[in-house]
Formats: sequence, structure tokens, C-alpha cells
Amino acid sequence: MHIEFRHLRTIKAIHEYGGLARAADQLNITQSALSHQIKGLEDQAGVELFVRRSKPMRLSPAGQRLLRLAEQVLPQVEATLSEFSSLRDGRSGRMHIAIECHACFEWLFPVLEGFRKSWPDVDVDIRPGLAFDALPALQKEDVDLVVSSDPEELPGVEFVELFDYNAVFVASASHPLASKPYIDAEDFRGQTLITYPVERSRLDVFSQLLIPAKVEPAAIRQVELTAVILLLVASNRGISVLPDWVVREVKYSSDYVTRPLTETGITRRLYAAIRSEDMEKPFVRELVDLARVEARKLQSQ
Amino acid sequence: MHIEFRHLRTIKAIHEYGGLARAADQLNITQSALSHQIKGLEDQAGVELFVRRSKPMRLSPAGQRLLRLAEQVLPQVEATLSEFSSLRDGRSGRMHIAIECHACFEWLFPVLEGFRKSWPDVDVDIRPGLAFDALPALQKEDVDLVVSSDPEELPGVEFVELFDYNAVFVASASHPLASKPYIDAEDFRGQTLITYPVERSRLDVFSQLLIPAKVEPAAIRQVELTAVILLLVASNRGISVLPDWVVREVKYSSDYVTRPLTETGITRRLYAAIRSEDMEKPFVRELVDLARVEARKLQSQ
DNA sequence: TGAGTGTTATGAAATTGTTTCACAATGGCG
DNA sequence: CGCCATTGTGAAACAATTTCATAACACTCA
Repeated sequence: MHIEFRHLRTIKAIHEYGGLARAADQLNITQSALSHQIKGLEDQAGVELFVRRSKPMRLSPAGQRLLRLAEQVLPQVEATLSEFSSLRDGRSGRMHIAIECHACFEWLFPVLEGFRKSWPDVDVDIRPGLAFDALPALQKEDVDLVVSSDPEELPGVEFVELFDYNAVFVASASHPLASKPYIDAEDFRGQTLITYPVERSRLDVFSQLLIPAKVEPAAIRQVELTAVILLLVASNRGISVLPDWVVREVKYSSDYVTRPLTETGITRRLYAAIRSEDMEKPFVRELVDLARVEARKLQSQ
Repeated sequence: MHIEFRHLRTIKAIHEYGGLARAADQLNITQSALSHQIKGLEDQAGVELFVRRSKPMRLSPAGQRLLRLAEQVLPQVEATLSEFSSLRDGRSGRMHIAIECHACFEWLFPVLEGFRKSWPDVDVDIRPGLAFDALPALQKEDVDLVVSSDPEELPGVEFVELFDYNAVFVASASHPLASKPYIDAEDFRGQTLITYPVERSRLDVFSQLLIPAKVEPAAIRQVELTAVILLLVASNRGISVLPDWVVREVKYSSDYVTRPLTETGITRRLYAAIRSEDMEKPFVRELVDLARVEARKLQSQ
């Protein structure tokens, strides 16, 4: 036999209610059961837990030590169990997010700030570095939400529409292309294109414009941070294509020009990929709602 | 079913050894048993503890919470168990001491100081206030040792001889009785006697001298602290009778005189009353030995 | 894609552990 | 001493855990 929580509860009750008989009542068990239980425990621990010289039996020093253990440990168990119950009823949970699109930090951060206020018990995190294998990670429950603009048919995964955005051309105000009303694929020839450091197929400029038109820019420079991209563009070290919610920030600055790509513009749609089972969780729905609101805010600035 | 330590050990092993099968080996149990165990636990907790999408199954968020509990709680249990084993093999234990004789603090404190060094895991305490019912308290295991000078025949209790001492008369050097070579009962007539605040039968002066001689002092003043008794005696507010180990301290001071009681002196013996079952415990024997050594030291000063 | 391997799940039977029942033993108290 | 309240004990009943045998599943590699 091993020491078990049952024993701790018993010790505690015997101490609390002063005696086996009363403790037995409290625990909805017979006095005999407790007697056997304690005997077993004393055999296994090899120490006397109770002083039996006096009649309502009392804790021995060893018994008091065990009581101390009980009083340390039982509340910890209670705490865990109550976290489970808040997990069950959807008040707490995990919301680890993978973002495929590099610029999504811009709107995601404010969304998460708001989210944390409404759902303080949900463990929120952004997991960068998963950009590549995000959807498998979603299926394996390594993450709980993937922000993506390429929906796929996957079993157990649903793509919820978040919002539409435009891929927008950005250049320095003094750039030759600044005079054109809109930008075509051919305009990229001979230019230095600044992009996020991800593979071409994940970049809107390439997948939507340059690859179909078979145009190759003169050079590509990969930069991690949006702010740095804009800096380089302003100082005429290259041109770039960014989502409109990023571009709004610089639209009214006289340093930059922004132009639509092609005469009609290139519009894309962003999705939240979520495991079907998570779809009904209230905090998941709220995160999606918050994202939409935030996007609208950014785009109407 | 309830959550039990077994489950915590299981969770921990599965996490540690990466998978049910390996954990089962470690715990000397079949993989099937663990599978059943976890199922039961998940049913009862109402949450999924593991992610089964991938093959060696991994902890879900709830499972990680449970693992955290396991890692908090299991070491606490270990600690308790190891205290039990040191209790079993006699390295630790409890040594709560009741002293009937009020002046015994004087030699007991240094004894306990030494004792703590040799037996750091023994819980030592002096319980004053039990002076009256000390022996019943010993039988009920409320205390573990009683210092007493009145041995009785009690079942399960043994009286171990500690050392002999003399009850010694103390007065101010300027006191009229200071001129006598020894003090008799009759000398107390008309005097103010300063004693500890306990009943007469527990005071050597009364039980050994004044009661048999049917002598009543003019007044009795009860004082708690030995140092205060000596102070009062020095300033001629009364006379007192104290054990020799206390008196040695003032013997060579010109403020006091000390004299034997009666021509032959009154010698008494101090005992340690101990429950028979505790007699063989090594730290009990050592405490008795230390007490004897300390007494010898005090008396040969 | 399918065979092979390693892993987890499941149901029934066996085993082990716990509780109950009935009553014995013991201590406390008048 | 005798009564009442309390704890202890052994056998039987009951409940749980574990095992066994085998199915189902997921990953790997050809």
C-alpha cells in the first residue's frame, strides 16, 4: 500500500472532528473503515500516527507531521481541480496563435491586449517560428489558431474569414514610379524589392503578381521589421508591397507614396484557422470578433 | 473515483519518459493499467489530460497543470516520508519536558543547548504550566520527560536518577541568622520566607523541614524568578532556601551567607520520569547523561 | 500507398484493496 | 464496578485496479 490523498483527508478529519467515530460520520464511511485505513497507513509508514492511551485518540508527533502535509497538499489539489472546472466551463483555456503573415503583428497585438482583459484566465501566446508548419501544428494541438491567407480543405480544421485587405505598393515620394497612378508587374523590373524574410510563395507580391507575370525584380532585400522596411523605402533603397493596414500609417506622410497594384488593385482575404472542436468555445469566437473590429479600425484610419 | 497520488506519479512518469508504454515499464505496471487509469482520471476530472492526435501522446494544457501539481506535491510527500524514517530509526523525535521543580531552568537550559547540537532533528521544548499534572501528562504522551524529586510507582513510567543536591539556606550577610553554623526549623519562626509561587508540599523547605517540625514563618513572599529571590534576600527583605546548584552562583559573594539546613544538611534527589517504552531511545539516554554532567559541573564550581 | 512497427485503447477476467458488518476490547466517568 | 462512548478485528461483501489478450491507430519507410 501507498500513502494516498484518502489518508490525508482521513487524518485531517480525525483531527478536526476529534476522533475516529465523528470523522467517520463526516466522511460518510464507517468507523471501522477508518480504523483499518489508519492501521494500514501506520504499517506502511512504520510509525504510530495516533496516541491511543487516551480515549478519543489524538495525533502523535508523526501524525501531526502528516496533518501538516495534508494541510499543505489538499488545498493545492483543490486549486488544480477548480482550474479544471473553469477549463471545463470555458472560462479558462489556451490560445496559442501562429501567424503565417509577417505583418500581422501590427493588428494582432492590440487585439490580444483587449482579449486579455475579457479572458484573464486564458493563456495567450503568439508563437513565431511556426510560420512554415503552422497548419500541422494546429492539428497536433501545438497551437490553437493560425492566421493565414491560404485556406485549405483540412479535416477537423475550419477557416473563419477575418477581413479583406489590399496589397499596396509603397515607394519614396521621390521614386520614379511615384508618378504612376497604379503599378503593374512590369514596373518591378530593374527595381530593388524589399520583403519579409519568408519564401516567395508566401508573399503576396510574388504569388499574386510577379510569379504569374513571370517578372523578376533586379534585387530582393529581406528585412524582418516593418518599421525598417519603411525606413529603407523612405530613403529610396528600394520599393515594397505591404498590406493596407500597415500602409495607412504612412499614407499621409509626405515621404511616401502608396499606389494600388494593377488597375483594379489586389485584394486578399485573411482567415483564422481553428480546430472544428474549438469553434464553439466562447473565447475563440470573441478573439475572431475582436480581430475583425480591430481590422476595421485600422483600415478606416 | 478520486484523484490520488498514484495518478500524479503516473502523469509525471508519462511526461518524463515520453509515452504510456515507457512510463508503464518504469512504474512496473502494464501499459493497459495506465491507459485505464488515465481514462478514469479524465472522466472524473472532466478534462482531457493528453493530446492523442500525435502518437507518443503528450500532455494537454490541463495535463500540464496536473503535472505542475505533481511536481509540487510529490516532493512534499517524500519529505514527510523521510522524516518518518528518521523518526523510525531514532534520529528524530520529540522531547517535551515538564519541570516540577521551579529552579531547574538553571541547569536545564545549558543541557538543552548541548542536546540540540547532537540531535538537531529532535523537537525540544520545555512546557511550563504543567508543574501540577506532569505525571498524568507524561502517561498521556503530552510530554516526554518530567523532572521530579518525588518518584512514584506508576505503570509504564520509570524514574531515572539524575543527581543529588542539597537544599541550602540563603540570607543576607547582615542577617542575624548569618552567625549560626547551620539553620534549624525553629530559626524560621518570625522570619519572612521567600519561595517560588507553588504549593507548599512541592517546596523542600516545607516538605522536609517546616511541616515535620510544625513551624510557620512569620510571612511568605512568593517570587517567580530566582534572580529576584536573590535580590530580595541580599537587601534583607527575607530569607530563602534554594538548591545548591543555584546557591553556588552567590556563594563567593560577600553579600550573602549560605548555610546547611539542620546539622546534617538536607539532601534530595532529582529524577527524570520517562515512559518505559522511551527508555531505550538513544536521544533520551543522552539527555539524561547530559543532565548529570551539567549538574556535576554546576556543583563543582 | 501499404506493410511493418511501435504506440494506445478496450473488454473481460483476475487480482488486489477497501469497506461493511457484527462484535470484541478498551478507556472514561459517575 | 458498570455503563457509555470509543476504537479494534476478522470475515465477507464490495469496489477498484491490474492483467491479459487483442484491437485500433499513427507514424515510418520502402
